[in-house]
Amino acid sequence: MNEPASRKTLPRLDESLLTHLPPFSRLEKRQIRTILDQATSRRYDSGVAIFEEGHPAERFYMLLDGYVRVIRITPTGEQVTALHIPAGQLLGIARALGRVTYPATAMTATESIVLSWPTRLWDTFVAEYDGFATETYKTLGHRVGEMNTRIVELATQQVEQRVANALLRLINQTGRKVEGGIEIDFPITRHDLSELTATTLHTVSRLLSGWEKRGLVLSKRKRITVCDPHALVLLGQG
Amino acid sequence: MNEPASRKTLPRLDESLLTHLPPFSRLEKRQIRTILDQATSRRYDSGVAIFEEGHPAERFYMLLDGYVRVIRITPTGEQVTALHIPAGQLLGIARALGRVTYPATAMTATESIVLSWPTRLWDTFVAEYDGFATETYKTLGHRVGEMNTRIVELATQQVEQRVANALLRLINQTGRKVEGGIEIDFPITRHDLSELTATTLHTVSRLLSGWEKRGLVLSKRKRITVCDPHALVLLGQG
DNA sequence: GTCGGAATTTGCTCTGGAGCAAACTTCCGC
DNA sequence: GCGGAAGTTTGCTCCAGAGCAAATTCCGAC
Repeated sequence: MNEPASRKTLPRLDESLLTHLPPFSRLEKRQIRTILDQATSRRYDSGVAIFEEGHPAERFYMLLDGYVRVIRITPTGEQVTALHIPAGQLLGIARALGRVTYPATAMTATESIVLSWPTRLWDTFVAEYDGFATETYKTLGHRVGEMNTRIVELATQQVEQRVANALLRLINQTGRKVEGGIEIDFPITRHDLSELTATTLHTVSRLLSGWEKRGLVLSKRKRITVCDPHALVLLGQG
Repeated sequence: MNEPASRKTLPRLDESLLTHLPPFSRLEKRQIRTILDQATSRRYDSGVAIFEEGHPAERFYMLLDGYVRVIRITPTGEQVTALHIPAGQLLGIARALGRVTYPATAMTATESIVLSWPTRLWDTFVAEYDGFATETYKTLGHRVGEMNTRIVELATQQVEQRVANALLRLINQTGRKVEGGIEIDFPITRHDLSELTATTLHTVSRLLSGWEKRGLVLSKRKRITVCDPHALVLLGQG
């Protein structure tokens, strides 16, 4: 807990953390240094809120490592996952959309490392760093596209297709090759998956069991491996 | 049809068209003049596409009058309405999100008047006109919020609630007071409403019939009047 | 190891709302 | 005024998937 000699290097973050990430990729080392010096770094346990819907958007964040679910809670207390955010993306950028409160809650799905800056710096970043705005809006555009897709899925597809597609998206974003297939590399329960696809954990469980019998997936507690992605793609299209 | 003396004023658009609209509201008359001179004005019939999903985003648009539905078409040919856009808003602003193609199709729901500019001017507008970017991102933020709400609705609510909420949103955006209630001031069919709420026209029809018997709404062909908004609000919450 | 809680599986029932079919109504063009 | 097309209503059937209940398995804490 104590750093004998090099105490000052402990909190000092390395520039290489950011250089390859889209919103910062075009910046000079010196600029990144400045940005990092203004940042607060923090580790979150799995399953805790980084920020909450409706609260004033005081900070914006960069997910360095881990995985975050953006969720909304309905009046009746159900959770709906609106979006998944993988490491390397900004989140909580309410300011970019002219909002003063967070429109949703961000919840870690794994242990996560997050940088953050006070929202008042947002405008500075946009003004001073070339490409910063463009790149973040590109990410945003991507998210809007995802949300659109999700609306279409919810509106037209059957549960089986939705779950298949959700799995495919998850392995695309966070798949890790293991023998026998591609594994989702963070713990995910049937219940999580049901919130992602707007169904019940029972139905998800039944589907997975069925697929496992057919050799499409392999699932243990909190862990899912896709063995035959192609077959899932077919299922996903109905 | 012919302008005897003042022919040259015919195609000339009046500055007042834009002065009160958010993205332009902070601009000087001279600037608005320039913007208008670069614009193409066009009238669309009801039910035609202004631009289509996947096509290169060559222009961006301002809906001056009318009403537009932003739709997506599924592989199986069904239409899903993702968003409704009322007069006074920009649309087709793919550029703002770093996209080179339109992410969805925009279809007029009524006869509409639309201004448009070549996409290459987008960056100019953002750079030159103070507040333009901020204001458009605010609109965008609003739309993201709406999409989020829609996802939650689709994921958790029953059809009756969704239809009730859709109606309420429509009268909020485009309601016109008439005796006996508030009327949606553009023609909308049961089928349109079913695409908006991800159900079938049959179910919508049954619901409306039921509500009409209870005195909540009044509906004719392509026309719906809400008589008791409060009761609908209650229905909408389940 | 053993205990307890969390996650998962599975069976059974019940229903919202889709799907299909058919009649009816309204409107528009000739 | 007379078709015919577009929009609407209504009845009936059927099933995907929710809801409930219970058993089982897994895992971490002690």
